[in-house]
Amino acid sequence: MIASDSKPRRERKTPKTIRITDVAASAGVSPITVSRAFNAPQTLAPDTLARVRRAIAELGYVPNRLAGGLSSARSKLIAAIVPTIAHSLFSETVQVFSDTMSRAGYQVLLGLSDYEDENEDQLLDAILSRRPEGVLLTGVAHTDSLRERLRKIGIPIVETWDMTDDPIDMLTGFSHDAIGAMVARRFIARGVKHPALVSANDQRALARRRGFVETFERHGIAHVAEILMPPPSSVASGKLGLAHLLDQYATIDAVFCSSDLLALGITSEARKRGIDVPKQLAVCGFGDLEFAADTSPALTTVRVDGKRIGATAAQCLIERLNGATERAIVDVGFELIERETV
Amino acid sequence: MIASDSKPRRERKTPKTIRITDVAASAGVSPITVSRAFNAPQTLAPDTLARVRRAIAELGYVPNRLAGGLSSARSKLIAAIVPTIAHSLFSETVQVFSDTMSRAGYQVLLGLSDYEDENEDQLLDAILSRRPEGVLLTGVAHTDSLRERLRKIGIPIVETWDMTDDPIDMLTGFSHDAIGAMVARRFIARGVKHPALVSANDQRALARRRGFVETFERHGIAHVAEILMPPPSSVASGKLGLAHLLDQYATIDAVFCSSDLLALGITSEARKRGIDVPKQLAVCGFGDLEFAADTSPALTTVRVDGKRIGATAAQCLIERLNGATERAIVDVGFELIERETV
DNA sequence: CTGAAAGCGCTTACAG
DNA sequence: CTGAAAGCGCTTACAG
Repeated sequence: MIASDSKPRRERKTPKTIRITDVAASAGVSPITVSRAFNAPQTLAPDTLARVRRAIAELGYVPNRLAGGLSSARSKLIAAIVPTIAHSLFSETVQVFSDTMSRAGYQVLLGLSDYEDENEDQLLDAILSRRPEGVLLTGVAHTDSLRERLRKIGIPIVETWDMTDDPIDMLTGFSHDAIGAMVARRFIARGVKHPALVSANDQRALARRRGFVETFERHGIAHVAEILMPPPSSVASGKLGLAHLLDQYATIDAVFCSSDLLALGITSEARKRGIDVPKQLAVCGFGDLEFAADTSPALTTVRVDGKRIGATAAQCLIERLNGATERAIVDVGFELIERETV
Repeated sequence: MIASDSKPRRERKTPKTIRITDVAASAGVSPITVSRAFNAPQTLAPDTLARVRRAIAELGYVPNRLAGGLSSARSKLIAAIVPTIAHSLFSETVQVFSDTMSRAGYQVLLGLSDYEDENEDQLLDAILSRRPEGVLLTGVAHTDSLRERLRKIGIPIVETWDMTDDPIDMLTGFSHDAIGAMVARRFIARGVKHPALVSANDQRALARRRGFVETFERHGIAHVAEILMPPPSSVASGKLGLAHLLDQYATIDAVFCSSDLLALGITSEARKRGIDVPKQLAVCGFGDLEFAADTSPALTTVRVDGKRIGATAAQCLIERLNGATERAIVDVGFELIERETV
């Protein structure tokens, strides 16, 4: 008679939830067998499997992955950390990444790193508390603290949208520096003498700036007129940018913008001022927005394949999660789109 | 001497991971005290708290939320189910939603419902296996099965981007039917006699179509020329759309498009054909893309506030998670943007 | 203000 | 091909 009438220490909080033991009882098997119906169905006798599946369907059982993940140390969760997904080239990457991962049985935890009031380490704490099996990161400019923590944990990491010799783990992206250099070379080939830059001041835009400025320097043009625009980049801020540029530097004959939206604003403002694009002012954007070509056929731009980055990043992670040991570095490259030859 | 030398049934899989007991030992307290340092710091003596926090920092402890969620039945996870986030008005909603939820201590699990090879129920299984504490849904047109499952679970649900009298739980959106009717009334006021529609065939675009067509019917115009475009909507498909429309119905004098991209394509194609927009052909888009106004000042469009939807949806969920019982239905409305009065 | 015991719902490793 | 026991890392409810 010992303690047989003691009430349980803890009330069941969600009495209506169906558990694996309910399914097991209903199918007349043990819980492990139900577990195997999900995780290793081929190991069950066909009629056992059928019976279990019937019970699952009848009861509407959905396994609790918090419990499953805790027990197996496999959360089936992948984190995707991007600065922002609104009006962003990254949204395509996240879209394809999420599609691909979910086809492989993983789900995506979204981490938006572009808060001003939160640092990368805090975001990482929140993410890591979920015990993701892999992480997609945007860019390669992370704090040492973040790099070290991620390396120590040992889960696969893919950095994206940039290029470096020394990634945390894997990488799929392209060189922003090389893009800046390429645009500068095109401008130089067109006879540009007074180049300008209208740019957001994020890490990757600044890398393009570096390649652009250095290439001009090597060609004897030491001065590049510059305006940094606060986010978000928009057509309106492009217009403002050109106005400010012309106030300060009346002689400019080319502008490299950190986004197509800025470039559209600049071509629009130039048109308003009677400046011929590209004859008097060559304009190059970044991102190859689909509508930009229609809007402004004189616009040169740089195409990068955000979808491919998402797909490749997902593939790298999936292969590693399946046991591959390769540490891929994939350069997806970029493409200069010139719609008018002058 | 019984079993004292038996090896453990199960090898520790992740021996390097710091657990709550490690922190407890290091700080000289019990695990519950460490738990309280995270979940109820005000209940601890200040110096105990300080000691525990020091140990947490020294060891770099990150709590395992799989375990915490299982134990407390509070996953601190919110699911956001949207058709797509690439080139999409929804990306703003998800952005603001995620920002707001994460400030409140929740994280967002992303569910993309626009696969062709996966139905809504399968996606819901994957989501629910994570035991989210709330769900954001896009639209109100869900299967009965999904509505019923969600209702039964009892967690707060917000439907968004549409309007209905009978939501699953809460709702923040606007009426697509009303938008179609409003655009039709504007066209009628302008003297339009031969209206046309170029539309994607998703649920919400079809609701706008309904309001548009019915309003014309009530004004004695029974025929609306129509073309349904396959996704994704783009400037290019807008051009094609107008070409097809004109092939079949030479007399049209107004087009209502399901997106600004389609509308841009139509104005561009019209310009190419020497058709004056809006004098000969009134064009109305949807979504008020920032660059559309610059590109095509003659374009009328409908502005909807995706950010407000995301913020409101998050707020509704947070309030309910904090104990409120109200079941909010918020109509954020919409706005017709006419940039040229003819 | 702090802690010992029990439990959350799964999966693992082993045995048969 | 199937199952009994133990364990994953937390939190709850209670006691003091």
